[in-house]
Amino acid sequence: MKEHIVISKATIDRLPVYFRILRSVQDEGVEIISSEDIGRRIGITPEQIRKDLASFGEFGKKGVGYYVRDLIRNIGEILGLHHDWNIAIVGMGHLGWALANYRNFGSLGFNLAAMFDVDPDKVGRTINGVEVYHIECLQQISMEKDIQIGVIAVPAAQAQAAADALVAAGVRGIWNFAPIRLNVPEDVRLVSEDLSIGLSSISYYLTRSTKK
Amino acid sequence: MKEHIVISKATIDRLPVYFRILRSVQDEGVEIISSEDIGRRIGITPEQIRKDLASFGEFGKKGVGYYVRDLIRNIGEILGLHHDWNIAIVGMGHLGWALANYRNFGSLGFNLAAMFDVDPDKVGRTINGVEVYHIECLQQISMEKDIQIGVIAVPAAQAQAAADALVAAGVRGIWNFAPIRLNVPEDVRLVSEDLSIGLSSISYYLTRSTKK
DNA sequence: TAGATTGTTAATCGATTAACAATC
DNA sequence: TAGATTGTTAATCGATTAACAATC
Repeated sequence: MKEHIVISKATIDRLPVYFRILRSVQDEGVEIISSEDIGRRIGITPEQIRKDLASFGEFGKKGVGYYVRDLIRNIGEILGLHHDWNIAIVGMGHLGWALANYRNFGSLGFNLAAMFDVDPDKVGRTINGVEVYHIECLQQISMEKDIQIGVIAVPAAQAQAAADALVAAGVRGIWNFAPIRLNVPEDVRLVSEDLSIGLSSISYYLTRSTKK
Repeated sequence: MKEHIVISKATIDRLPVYFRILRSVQDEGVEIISSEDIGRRIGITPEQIRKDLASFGEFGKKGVGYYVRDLIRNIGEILGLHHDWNIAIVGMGHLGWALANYRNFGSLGFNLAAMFDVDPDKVGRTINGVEVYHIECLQQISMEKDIQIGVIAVPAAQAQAAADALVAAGVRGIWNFAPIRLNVPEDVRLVSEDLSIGLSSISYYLTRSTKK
């Protein structure tokens, strides 16, 4: 690995896309693939793909391409997917349930270990053997279960408190779905998904294209 | 509006963020706000905010700041949120239900007008008076209800078929949650949300920060 | 007027694209 | 060997940051 090179965020965000398509072509029985072919399938230029991959090492064979199985293993290692991270979901509204039932996470090696909510009707229920705990127990249970990544799916007003409790429990990664800016210590990795952006940008472009 | 300037995608994606925080400060009773103050609340530099806004017109007053109410109206118009878009959700699994119940969409002026699924148990059910139809009726119902934006929340294997049917019904905006690349005509606006990116990137950074 | 804050231009930074030598 | 395809360097493009004149 070339430690001296700074890897751009854009590159990191493309790796999971490569990872998924490679597993998909592997299922098709493909053993060797070119950057050209990967690119065609996901709509990214082959140059971009080669540059992204080359910043982590020489994974390909000149004149041949990339061995699918090896590349999957290499990207998986780069992304740390072998870690088997324990994750917890905070807020079991519709979105929380949806995320708890999302199969892709399991296939990426993430292990849902706990869920939290304030609603007594939800506390005690389970999904695939994983229990919903009262949010008052968030810090204690998170420490007990060695939670490393917390998913925030509570309303905006409760999101900062949830983040604070997760951080207090030693969680170092937060995936936030609440539409609000969270303050977390520098050493905590925070990724926020803002669903209103996607829909609003469609509205923006639609407004203009229909005018024509 | 300065039609000759090309607006960057990054700028468009920040407008919904400005829009939300402005409505929030309006609720607090704030009538005038500076770019400095907006920036502090959402973690964006004031220069960036001024530049973004200035590419659409002169919305501020030098030496004063921005009138919150006017700026909300202006950004809303830029984003086309006054259009009252009719949207349909295809695929009423956990994610589809979550999106159907997401309140923020209504507050942005989007109008959920139809939902579709293959499951006979789901067909006929309603959310806030909006019905779930069988996916075979997608094209017909979408035309009847004048659907302009389609949300794809079906499994990857069914996503392209859903997109094709939406396009055939005249839908010009697609918001895709299926983890697959969709092919749509050039005049159709496609925005895809890839949830595995966020979680994988947390894993990437966590793997490195914990090594130290 | 003096202080504050915008809008805009110039400078910097970062990411993508193009080109091509290396080599399987 | 000839054809194919990678990895890397250079060129281009686009977005952010800095600086400051304009003006409320």
